[in-house]
Amino acid sequence: MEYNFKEIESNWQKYWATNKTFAAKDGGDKPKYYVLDMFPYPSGAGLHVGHPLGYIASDIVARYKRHKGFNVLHPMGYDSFGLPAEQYAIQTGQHPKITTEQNIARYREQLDKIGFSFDWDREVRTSNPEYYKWTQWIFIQIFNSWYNKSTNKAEPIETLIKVFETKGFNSKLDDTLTGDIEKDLEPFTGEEWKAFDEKKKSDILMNFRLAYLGESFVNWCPQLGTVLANDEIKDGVSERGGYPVERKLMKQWSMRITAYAQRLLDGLDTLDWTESLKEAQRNWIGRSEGTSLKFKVSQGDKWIEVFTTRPDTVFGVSFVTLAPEHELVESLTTADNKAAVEAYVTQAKNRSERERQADINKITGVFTGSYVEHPFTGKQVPIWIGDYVLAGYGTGAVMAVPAHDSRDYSFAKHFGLPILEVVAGGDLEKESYDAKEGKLINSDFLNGLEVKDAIKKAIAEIEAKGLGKGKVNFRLRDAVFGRQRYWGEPIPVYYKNDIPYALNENELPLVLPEVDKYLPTEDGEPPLARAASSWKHEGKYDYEHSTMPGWAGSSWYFLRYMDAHNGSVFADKKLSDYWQQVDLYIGGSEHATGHLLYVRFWTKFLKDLGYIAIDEPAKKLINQGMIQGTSAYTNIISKVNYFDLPNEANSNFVIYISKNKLKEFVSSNDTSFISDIYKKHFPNVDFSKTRFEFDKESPNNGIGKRAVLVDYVNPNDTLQFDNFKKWRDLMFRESNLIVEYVFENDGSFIVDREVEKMSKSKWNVVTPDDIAEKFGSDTLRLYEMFLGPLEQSKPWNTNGITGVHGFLKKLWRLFYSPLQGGAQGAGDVAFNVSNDEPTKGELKTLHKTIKKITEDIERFSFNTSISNFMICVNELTDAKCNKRAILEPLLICLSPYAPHIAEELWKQLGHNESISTAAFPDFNEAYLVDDNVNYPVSFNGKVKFTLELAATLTAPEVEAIVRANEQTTKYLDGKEPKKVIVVHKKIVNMVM
RNA sequence: GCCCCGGUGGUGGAAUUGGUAGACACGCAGGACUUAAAAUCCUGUGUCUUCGCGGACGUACGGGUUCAAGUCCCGUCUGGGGUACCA
Repeated sequence: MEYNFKEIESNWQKYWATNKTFAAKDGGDKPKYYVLDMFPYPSGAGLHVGHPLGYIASDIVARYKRHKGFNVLHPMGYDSFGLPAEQYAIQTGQHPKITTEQNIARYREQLDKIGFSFDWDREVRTSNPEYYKWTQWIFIQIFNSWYNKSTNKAEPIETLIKVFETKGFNSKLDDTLTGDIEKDLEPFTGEEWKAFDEKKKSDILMNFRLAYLGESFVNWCPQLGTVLANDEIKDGVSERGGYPVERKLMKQWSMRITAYAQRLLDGLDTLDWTESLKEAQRNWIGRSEGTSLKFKVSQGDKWIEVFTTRPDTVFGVSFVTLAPEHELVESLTTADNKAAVEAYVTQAKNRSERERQADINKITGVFTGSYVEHPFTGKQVPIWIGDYVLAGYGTGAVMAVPAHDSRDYSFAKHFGLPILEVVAGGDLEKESYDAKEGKLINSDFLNGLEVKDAIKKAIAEIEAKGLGKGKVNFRLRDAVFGRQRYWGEPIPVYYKNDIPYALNENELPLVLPEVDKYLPTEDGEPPLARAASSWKHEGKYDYEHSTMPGWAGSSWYFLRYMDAHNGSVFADKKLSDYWQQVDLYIGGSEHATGHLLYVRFWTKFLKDLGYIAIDEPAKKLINQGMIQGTSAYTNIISKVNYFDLPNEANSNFVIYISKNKLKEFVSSNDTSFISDIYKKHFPNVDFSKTRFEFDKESPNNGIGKRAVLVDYVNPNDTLQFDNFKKWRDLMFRESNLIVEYVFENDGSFIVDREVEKMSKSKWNVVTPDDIAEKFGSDTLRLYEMFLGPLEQSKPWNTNGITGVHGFLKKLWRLFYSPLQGGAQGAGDVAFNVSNDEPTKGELKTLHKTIKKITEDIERFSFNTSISNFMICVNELTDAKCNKRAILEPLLICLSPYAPHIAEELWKQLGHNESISTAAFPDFNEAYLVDDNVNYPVSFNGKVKFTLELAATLTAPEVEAIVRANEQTTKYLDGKEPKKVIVVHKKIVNMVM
């Protein structure tokens, strides 16, 4: 029998599905192991070869752990709310639910074909009401909680109300407030609190709730009636449609993730994640230690508070800068400066964040006309406004020390403001000196101190004068939680008398209503407002009309897999106590700061309220590398300069021109091929006076490029021209153009290649389906792993695929090849496995392989394990080994990687149960011991020859033998070695 | 700018703790089987030099540490990713 992968693979896929081979059991004697892949969004394009990379790796681990005696949870589901489906719905009017279902079906089909060992009984979809009921439930818990700084955890809001009732509230210095929305709340007593009306109470509590309605800046696009993410904006206008975008303060639901900033930071130390990923999170959280410091405004009794990490440089302050959005801007502006300031503020406010970034070198600002007093010298310090100061960070105001901060430095240089040196060591003519090193000068009581000590002393002085307080600031912002979109979880809130109320648990799920269109209303309300007339709480009160963001459902899904169908709780505590953390989490690094922060935040929150026992969602995390596609581009010429072109030949054209021909024509400045084309198309026109020139004005001489569907490009970069032409004509309906092709002299057409991100728009997507069709899924699995280290990005090419496919065939022949008659292969061969005792050599091959494979899996080095399998099969083939005692353990080792062929051969060996139930073989060191050691002998570190010596020899004995060797004598050339180094069982080095 | 990860044959990559650089695979060249092809098998394949034995060079570049460096240290170049006026 030949290796018929098609039949084998579909049979075993059916077998696994029917027998629920990979269903996880909730409990039992075995230790548990939870392997999770990052939640996929089921896009319409289906899977390309990059997606399964991580799934194959996690599947190998899952299968391996089962062999090792673990109870493995390896689930899969879909993050099925999201923008692409909504966009498609807007264009076609089709309900996103339908497209989502179709996409999921396609995903599932592709996933099944690759033979993953998922427990499909636990599948979840975030867009199912049975699922988002619990997303809404968690939202309500967060809404009904506040962060208690003294216990350092989230607590029910009732405990805060109790505090208010008994002690009242002092002020923001009360230390009760958390997060960065630190509004100045009026103090009140317990009695006053009790007397407040419901609206007032609600407003006050909003400042404490972990899910709260707050004001934050967003990128608002009036024409689209929606808020845009930063990456939906290109060059200051919306990517879609090109409409203007403005920064707008909007009332929005937010999550007080900032309350958890310190814990999110500290928790990183307990995690086995890559250092780079942890570093990304640390940077994102952005903890900085410093102090607040108040400057008294010279006129009136106002104060400006700043945050600084460099209080040591306080004597170097030469001006104070406010963000354009700062609340004191208006009142501090003097009459003389009013017009200028107003103009500047209006313009700065309307620049999107992106725009401000784009003009990083353009320094803008304006003087208010007012001054503050320097807190220590009493000198007058001017107040400026500059958009390099961000309203959202710190206090929205900075004390500018141009000598020791590069941004202040550029600002000061640009506006001719003084630069006062207070830390010695820099060259202020050229640049600011930002380093936290050196001695303080020109700084009164700080003079002579090192920066570190000066910071401490300055804070102490500031605190003593009551001007501020040492504090910690975080870069992390609260997360905006509302989206002006349709296809997301409804936020379970309704409004009564302008007060937001959370739904009761028994009212969940709040089901997404049907709407006539998936667009915002005419007056800019979110799409859900279209349903408002009939969609009301108790038939009277409006629901919240924004929906949850994409990260809501994915912030807790790992818990739902533990108890996927529970209707009465998001996950039974008994089950979450059993499954605990994810032991291995695999996914792309693009989630480093988004998803992975939010899921950690929700996990900590749920732990605080006692719903789960763990503090971090995933113990170990691996980022898979990206698989890049190789795009193909044809050169086209669509613009040349022509002179004296007869009118009747005036026509637009596009010429596809092969790579080398183009080079040839351009380098020789030869445009005759263009006139040839004109002559061909207008045979009756006289072109004798016409002259063509490459367009030297345009960047590439008028030569452009067009992406080609890579399916029609041969490995040698030539086009399958007929296929390409058919596709091209379909894609670009350019019947009104002259379309021509210029080939190489040999008639071929050569394209340019480029390695870049795999994407539909670049026509370079490769789906796993073709590979699976041609070589089988086991080959696909092996090949994706064989490409290189999991974490490394690499371009997809199928050059080596015959190698791994050949390996599987070779493995098959160990079981099926007739031993007599050599290795010719062809013809009928029968299953032929012997029960003979294996030789010492065969046992060595096997155990060496077991050892290496075990080590490789444990360190997630899948590419090397495949090489090791190849070496093993090569050696067994050379030894003509068809012995059960060798092949059986080998199959178990291989089955995580190539499960179908392993199952099939396992069955042929006479087993009735799935190979996944077999125990992973242990290796026996005794088989690996060598009698001899091959010593490389080197002279001054350069290896000259090797010497095979008995392993039992001691180092001095080895040295004696090497010294006596005649080759040694030759290389020593009569000289006595200065030193001889013998590393036992490794190497000998003669130093001359 | 800052942070992170890389740079090894024609190609993907291996070398796990400093100890024979290039395992394994592709590609290429030659050969066997075949009417032919496919499939399969065998041999060779870092570069330069040599008829050959051999010799020299070689892990982006320049230094250093070491008996010994792809691996450790310093500097430079370069590719990729992340991030961004965060005070």
